[in-house]
Amino acid sequence: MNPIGPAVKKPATLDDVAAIAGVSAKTVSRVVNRNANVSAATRERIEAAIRETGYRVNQAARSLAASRSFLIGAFMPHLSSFYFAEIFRGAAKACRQYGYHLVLEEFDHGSDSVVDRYEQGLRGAHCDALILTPPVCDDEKLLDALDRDGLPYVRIAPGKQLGRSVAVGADERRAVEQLVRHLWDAGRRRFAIIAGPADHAAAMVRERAFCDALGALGGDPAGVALARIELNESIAEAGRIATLDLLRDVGQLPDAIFAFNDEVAIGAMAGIRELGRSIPEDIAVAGFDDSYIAQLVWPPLTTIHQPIADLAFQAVRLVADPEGFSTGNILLPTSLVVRGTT
Amino acid sequence: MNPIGPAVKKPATLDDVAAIAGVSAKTVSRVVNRNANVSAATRERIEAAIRETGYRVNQAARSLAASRSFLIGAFMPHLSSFYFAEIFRGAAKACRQYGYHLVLEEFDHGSDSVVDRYEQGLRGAHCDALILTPPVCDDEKLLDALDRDGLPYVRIAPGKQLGRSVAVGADERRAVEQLVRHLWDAGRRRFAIIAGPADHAAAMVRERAFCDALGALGGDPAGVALARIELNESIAEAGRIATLDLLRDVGQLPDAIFAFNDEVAIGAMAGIRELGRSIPEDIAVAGFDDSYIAQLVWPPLTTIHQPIADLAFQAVRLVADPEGFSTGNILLPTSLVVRGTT
DNA sequence: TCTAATCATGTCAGCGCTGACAATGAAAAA
DNA sequence: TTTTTCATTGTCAGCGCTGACATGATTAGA
Repeated sequence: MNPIGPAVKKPATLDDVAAIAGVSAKTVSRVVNRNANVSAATRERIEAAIRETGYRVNQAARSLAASRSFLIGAFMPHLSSFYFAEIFRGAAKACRQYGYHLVLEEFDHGSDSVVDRYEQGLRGAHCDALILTPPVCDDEKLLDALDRDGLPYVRIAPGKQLGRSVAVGADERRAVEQLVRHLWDAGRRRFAIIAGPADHAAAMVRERAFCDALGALGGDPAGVALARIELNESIAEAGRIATLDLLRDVGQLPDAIFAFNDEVAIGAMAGIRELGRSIPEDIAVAGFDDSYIAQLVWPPLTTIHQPIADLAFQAVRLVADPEGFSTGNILLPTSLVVRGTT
Repeated sequence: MNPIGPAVKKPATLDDVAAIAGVSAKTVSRVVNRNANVSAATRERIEAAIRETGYRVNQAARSLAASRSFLIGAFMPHLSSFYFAEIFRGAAKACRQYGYHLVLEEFDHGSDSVVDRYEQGLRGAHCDALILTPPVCDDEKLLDALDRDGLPYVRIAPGKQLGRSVAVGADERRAVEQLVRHLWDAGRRRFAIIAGPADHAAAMVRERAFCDALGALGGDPAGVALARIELNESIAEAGRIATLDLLRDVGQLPDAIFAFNDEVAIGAMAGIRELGRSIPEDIAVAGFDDSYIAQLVWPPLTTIHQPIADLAFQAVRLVADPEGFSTGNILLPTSLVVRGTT
């Protein structure tokens, strides 16, 4: 067991490797960075020396010299640990592939200001770029601060100012249209939405898509009851409370509820049950994200699948892959997953 | 919008601040690092200059000079996104408090070798220390590699070789005893355990604690049916399958199931329902972790609460707080949370 | 054969910061 | 008063690496 404190054994440096291979440090650097113009023989000798010494580049030194940190930053909002984990998975995979590391800044949507968290946290990490998920990807003050600092960023599923940056999104409108048609065809006519926070622009897009699709089918978008969750300790709990409030206040009970995400939908299901209503007979429920808990609750939750990990992967690829960024904006497919709650 | 590529605007350096404040760079460094022995007047002048320039330390330069990275590494196993998110929350909070950053390495328990992920991933990040959660905290090969490299680590809830390193744990045995007594008092006598992977030592400790407690009450530990989950895409799904297998193979149906964690418990609930049994009338179910979904499923899940975020916070504190590390091992309290499934 | 272009490798400054040590001056002790 | 102490500030090398540029070797072209 090693004592707590700085690591004790000095790792090998470029110079160590160079000495063994009988070349200059710069040539070793070329091999490490996969530069062209190194002869096969030299390359092999150096690679052997690298294996022998167990050499790893010292990121700090490399960052300092190259004035790049090989770090990509992201905020981790407390909205859904599933969404969070998926974003992380996709981003981590891409980072691994392109030789970057991921720096995560915690961000509690309820109590923190993103700009503060940026100024006091992530900014100090000197990332090469930021990956921004909802809701922070639509925080204009944050974007202004990033632009001021000249820090590049990719937005995932932005809800407004779409042209402001490179972005990666999912085709949410299409899946929402499918969902509305699905509910409509099942004879549902009285709709309610348990919506996300007002500053969550992507959530607003979903609401609008829902109402638009309803209108297109001859329904009455203005008649859709709407409750907005109040963020507190647990987002599912917030969904439960918002649902109870909505069901108590509304004149006639809705026969279908569309929730901002799966966790809220599960909270809504708890609320519906508390009022003695059954799912899906009295009220159908649909969520968003297709998180893994959607298929575990009872009845299994109808929801909209979106490729969350892939969104994050593509976002990182845009900044990390030198070939990649000309691609511009990316739109990935979504799909409706019908289960037991509708 | 900034182009994708290295950040463009050159941030202020120590020298910039020093020039404005009319002192040497070293004195600015002292202020930034909260060293003693800087006069109040000088300190104020420098702090003003720092505000004026928006100066942030360049971690790369600091790391290189101080030969510390101010990075703490951790593996993120795919066992439970709730556990993962909580660990992250606690660790991130402590990092923020002590001026560290968190580097996360993805680790898929099913397909990756931890040692490989360390050698090829985290090791290159040159962390000052590692935080190890189950199951990687009990991987002897990994610990050997860390010891070889002289890299310090703190283990969270280790299941074996307890003396091998500083560790932070929760008092799992006590809560498991409470759970067994609770089930026993409710008249349950035929027990089954849906267990974690065999190399998850912490999970094994829970099994043993369960059987020990049962024996102490006069039950028959040898009669406890046991199924071990096979990790695949989803851990809850793995729990469902293991439960179905167990219920099909066992002679007499158990009347209480203890699952390795909440997600497995929820999978078990799905499996029980598939066989047409009711919860808790036919079979009681209990989980472990008190994840937020435990109160959202129906019936709400009886489970054991452990302070996951706090475990991670303490683990980071042990390495990051210069005053803190003499404290040695830490044991945090757990508690039984009785809900509707028992 | 000679020159030009190309490839392989080396040299060196300096990225921004901190540790070790030195210097300064003012207060305390002799 | 003189010496000692100590709080405050400064100087400077160098952490490990890479970009810019230089050099020498090889090959192609005329």
